[in-house]
Amino acid sequence: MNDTPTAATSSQLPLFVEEVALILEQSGLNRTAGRILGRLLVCEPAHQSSKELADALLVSRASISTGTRLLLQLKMLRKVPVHASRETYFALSDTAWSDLMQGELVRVLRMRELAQRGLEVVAAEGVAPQRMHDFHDWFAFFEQEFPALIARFEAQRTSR
Amino acid sequence: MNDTPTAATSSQLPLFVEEVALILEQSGLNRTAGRILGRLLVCEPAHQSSKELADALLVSRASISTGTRLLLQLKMLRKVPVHASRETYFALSDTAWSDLMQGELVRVLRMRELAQRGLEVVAAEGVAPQRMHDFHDWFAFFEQEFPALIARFEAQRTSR
DNA sequence: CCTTGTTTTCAGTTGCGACTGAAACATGTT
DNA sequence: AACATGTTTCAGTCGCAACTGAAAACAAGG
Repeated sequence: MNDTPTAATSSQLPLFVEEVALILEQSGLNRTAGRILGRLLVCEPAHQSSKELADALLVSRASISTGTRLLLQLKMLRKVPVHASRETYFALSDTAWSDLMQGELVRVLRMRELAQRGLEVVAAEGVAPQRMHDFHDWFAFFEQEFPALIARFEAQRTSR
Repeated sequence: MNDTPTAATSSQLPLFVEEVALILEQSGLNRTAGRILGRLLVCEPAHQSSKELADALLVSRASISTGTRLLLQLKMLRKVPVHASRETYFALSDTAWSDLMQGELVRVLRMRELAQRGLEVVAAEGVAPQRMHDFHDWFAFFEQEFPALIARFEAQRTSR
């Protein structure tokens, strides 16, 4: 129930949690979702109920509900079965970061599609500027290479 | 001065510009900055003055000023010298997308640093949970591999 | 089928970032 | 020096996303 098995050092954990949230915010998650992830990185035990999260993060249960729904949708959270408890317990999914990367990939893909349409649009108007090709090629490249990169990490991880 | 060298087809360009802005917004740029980039992808000629941008995008010059400042800072825009004109002309930098990717890399780096601190923090409290290691390893991997990926694209581009 | 405990939904509020017009500033022209 | 033209800064407004408490919905047990 406590975070500090040792002594009562004024914990660095809340700061860490907050910083995780801040960076993840730039990846499209909202603040509360980021905080939940941060909290689930450092809490003991690894699984926490809505109430525990709300108490630790000082936000309403409504926010926790919204945040967990989003994160479950993104597959970054999983529900943990706990015997004889009514509450729902959440923990980091073991594919959490992989799924976050998948989200980036989707954005890259959207961008490549858009670039493709862009090429068509400008072509229809009689020009095919180099800059549009550059734009397209960047995202086409990443769309192709990114999954391989993710796979490479997964492979090296399991082999360790 | 006109975008449609051919006929007066109700142009798809504004829609394209808007969609570019929408996606780039998720990469940390604000809406106007995204619109400027989108516009500079499709405009003819490739360089545009503040006024032209403001007119095309229907935003105030103040916004254009803010947006261009940001984009210049990110190196995604360059100022184009135009003989005998007082106005400042902007065009896409030819390293625009590379620089956007650099920005992503910075975020990855921040995350890796944070993960490292996270490991220290939890270690100081007597535990070293697997999930924190996973977190760290993901971003350490990307921090290492991402620059190589960018370089690879640059290489294949110039060789084409 | 009522009670108790938990989660979700909803309506209302709030805080913040983005946009604007106007003023200040810079620079070149007559 | 006065003016004309272009850009940046600033103070105020506005819209939107996120958060909240309260109510509704749901689940499980007695």
